Amino acid sequence: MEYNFREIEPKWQKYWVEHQTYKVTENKDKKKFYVLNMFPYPSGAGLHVGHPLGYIASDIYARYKRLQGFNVLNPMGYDAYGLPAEQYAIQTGQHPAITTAANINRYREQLDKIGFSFDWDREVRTCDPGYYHWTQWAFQKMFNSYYCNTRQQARPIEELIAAFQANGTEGLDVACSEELNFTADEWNAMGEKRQQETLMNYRIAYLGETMVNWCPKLGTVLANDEVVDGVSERGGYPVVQKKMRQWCLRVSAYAQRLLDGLDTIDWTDSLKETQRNWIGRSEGTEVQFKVKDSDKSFTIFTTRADTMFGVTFMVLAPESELVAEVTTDEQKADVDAYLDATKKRTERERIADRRVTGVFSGSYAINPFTGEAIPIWISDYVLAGYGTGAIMAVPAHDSRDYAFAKHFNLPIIPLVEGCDVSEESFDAKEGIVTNSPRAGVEPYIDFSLNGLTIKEAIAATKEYVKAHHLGRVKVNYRLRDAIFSRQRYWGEPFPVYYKDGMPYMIPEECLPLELPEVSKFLPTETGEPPLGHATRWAWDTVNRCVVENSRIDQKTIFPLELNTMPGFAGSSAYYLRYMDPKNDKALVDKDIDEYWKNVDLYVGGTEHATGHLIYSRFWNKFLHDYGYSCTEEPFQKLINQGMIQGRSNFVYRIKDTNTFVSLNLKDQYDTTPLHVDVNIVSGDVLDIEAFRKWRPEYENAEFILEDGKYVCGWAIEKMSKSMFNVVNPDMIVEKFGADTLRLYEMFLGPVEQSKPWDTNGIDGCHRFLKKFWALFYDRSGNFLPAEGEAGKDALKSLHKLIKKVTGDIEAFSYNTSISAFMICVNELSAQKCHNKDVLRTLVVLMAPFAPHIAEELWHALGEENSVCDAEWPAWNEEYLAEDSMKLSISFNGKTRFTLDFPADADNATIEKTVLADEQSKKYIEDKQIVKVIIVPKRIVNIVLK
RNA sequence: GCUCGAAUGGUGGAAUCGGUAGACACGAGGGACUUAAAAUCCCUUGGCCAGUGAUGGCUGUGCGGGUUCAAGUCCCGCUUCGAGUACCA
Repeated sequence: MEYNFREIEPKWQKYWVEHQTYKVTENKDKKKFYVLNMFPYPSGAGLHVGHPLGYIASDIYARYKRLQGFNVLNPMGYDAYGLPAEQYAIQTGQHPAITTAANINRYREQLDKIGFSFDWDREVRTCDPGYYHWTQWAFQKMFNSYYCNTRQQARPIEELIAAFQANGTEGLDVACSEELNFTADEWNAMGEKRQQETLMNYRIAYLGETMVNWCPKLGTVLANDEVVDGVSERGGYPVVQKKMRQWCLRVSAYAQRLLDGLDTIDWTDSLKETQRNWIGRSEGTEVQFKVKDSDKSFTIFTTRADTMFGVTFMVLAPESELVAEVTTDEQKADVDAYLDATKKRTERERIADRRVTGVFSGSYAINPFTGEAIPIWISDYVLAGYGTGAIMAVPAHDSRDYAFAKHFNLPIIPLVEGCDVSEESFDAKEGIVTNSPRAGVEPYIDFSLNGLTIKEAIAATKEYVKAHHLGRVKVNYRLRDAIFSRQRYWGEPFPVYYKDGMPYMIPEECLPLELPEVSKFLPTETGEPPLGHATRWAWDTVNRCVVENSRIDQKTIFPLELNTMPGFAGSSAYYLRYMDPKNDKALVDKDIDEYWKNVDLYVGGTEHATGHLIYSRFWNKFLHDYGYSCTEEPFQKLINQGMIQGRSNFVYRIKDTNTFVSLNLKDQYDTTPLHVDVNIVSGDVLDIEAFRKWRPEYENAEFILEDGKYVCGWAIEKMSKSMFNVVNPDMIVEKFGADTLRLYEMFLGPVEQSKPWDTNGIDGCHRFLKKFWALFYDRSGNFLPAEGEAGKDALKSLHKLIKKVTGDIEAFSYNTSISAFMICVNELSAQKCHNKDVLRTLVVLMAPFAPHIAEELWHALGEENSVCDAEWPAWNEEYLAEDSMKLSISFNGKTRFTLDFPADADNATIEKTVLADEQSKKYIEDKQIVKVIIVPKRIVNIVLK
């Protein structure tokens, strides 16, 4: 009987649905295991073969864990809010909810054909009010919280208010946008509005005036990770810097915990490194510089405190507030001109064209270590957003300062013994310090760094600065707060209303605040975001949720927040929602969260390294501070699946004709390569008839063939519609079956590796399944498995396989386990083994990889229940033991003699046995063998004198 | 520039702790079955050399050194490619 996957696969897919095979409930008697895929954005193009790669890998693991007796949570859902649906809506008027739902249905259809073990009862969609209820709820929690540095956790804002009332800012160590100082009396004297404004400085979700990445074409702001090379990630439109009032999340407060947490989780080193770079911790010193002939002073941040004696000028960022304070009247015109010029340059131009620019402010600062007056300059190579927006410049040991000094002819003082700074700066942090202070110069303070190593000098300077109150030791992070407002329609609305220009939260019992219908998906005439069209919604909401509390200013025109939340809002806590997706009282029930805890295995692409994977960790830590999530880290182990690239095919048309020439003959003609649909090419051979039908203009195409075939050229490119190289999983399923697709996607290579899709090798996997089938049924349909004693060879093949596959699954090395299956099935076929027990075990081993065929054969073997509930077998080392090993002693290319040894022989046995043998004894003496080196089960080397 | 990763036959890729390099699969070549095709099965397949042959020898994991009885694997110095990040002081 033939292996008929077209009949088998739908049959068992239906069976699994009917028997709710994949439904999972909290079962305290069983150990839990949580497997998760990054949920997809349902795009209009549907799934291509690259998408299921990670899903298959995690499904294999989920099924394997289940067979091992774990209670496995393996959910799936949709990241349904997103820009493409909104862009499509703007162009066509089609409501994003409709296109999104249609796309989801298509995704589901495609996913269902591949035989995943998802518990679809737990599906979530981020655009579902029942879901975004908890996104809004978390936002409100963040608004009502501040971050306490002393306790290293988020706390209710009421505690902070109480502290202000009692002691003002005295003794507080809390995360804030700006260091403020006020007394309890001052706090209490502030009006409601002033107090609210002050609190904004501390809230974890806060409104801030920030420089944002504004994309005029998309009409919205973008997060840093949504901007690539100065253009938007989606669409590739230009992005400019703009100051706007935006909702922000104080992710920076969690910088240290985000960094420390990396040491506790099992992610790849490269991904952890990417996050470490993104967080950008830098330990340094803040030092105060007084402005000469003035009572003003300012603070700079440096990681090179050892270079205090080499400062030859100071630089302020153009946006710094200090600029106005230090600019002298004579220099004012020049400075203003410079500021104007910088403002006109976009971030992109600044990066593209790195000219040295700057202007002298007219003022001088006093170096607290040398007493020298040093000029204060203004330049855009100093960033306002990092450190204090001001630096001390040490041109001898910083390449940027060096370029600036050379350009403006400022002095350069080398501070490391033997370094040459005539051509470039000496940036390395190694060497012995000199010129600190300089010889022959009257010391200004009683402090010298000369003779110390740079490391020692940094430490010594830190001590000095602390002791003399010149500044403090400071840790800076590159990680910035996340901008949380988007001027779009298709996203979660903010549950926020405004009174007297200040935001207030809509009462929790009114959540979710649902996204309204709008007449247009574009901004309003007055430049408000699209929600500005929903005036009715705004007033209804206010009437329903706010007016009865008489907290609203009736004169406000748009009393509600009109921005929506960004893409990462909905994806930040979805793994918690899967645990308890239908709960309308809480994000997740506490007991349920205690059971599932966190994700044991998370599978997804690296492209989220600095976006979702940072935001989600932050969001979880925030919830953890309040006990809503019981673990500090959400994703214990992370596997990054590689990208599947496309393999495009080309045909070669002879110029100005409709004649196509085969690949290896094309050099004889003047040809143009054209992309051809890979679905009408098989093994690089073109299906000529299909090609003629493909497009009307090719109907009468002529061909110049080689060996009677038309051979196409190929190239590896991104998988995309325009290159006709998109391979659709349902086409593969149709042709070879889901089990073949699953095996083949895994067989292509390591899951983590990016690789081109190449359908050429798929036959091998399909052939393997047929051979596997042939162990059970012969050609005439006789069922072969029989009771009886399994042969020794069969048991050895089987147990070798159990051991190999178990180890490989744990290591996510699925390609090698499939190889092992192929070897085992070949061996069993060669042995003509049809032993029922052996085959039953083999079916269980196959179940995670090829569930349909496994289920079919499992039932054929007379089993009642699903193979999903079988038990993963253990291997027995006894069957694996080698009987003996051979020691062959050969010399001059001739094997002199061979001896057998037990497989567990060690050096001593070998020596004894060899010596006991007369022939060997003689030989050993003749050849003067001094050593035989063996490793377990193998003799490796014979050492001659 | 900095950080991380990679490089193995015609191709995708194996090689767990330093222990027979090239498993497994594709492709290619040869053969069996068949009127024929498909399907299936068997043999060969890193390179070079010797032998009628079983077989044997040499060489071989990007390049150059080193450690070791033994190196794809460890160490030092390069080359190339990929990923991330970048006036972060």
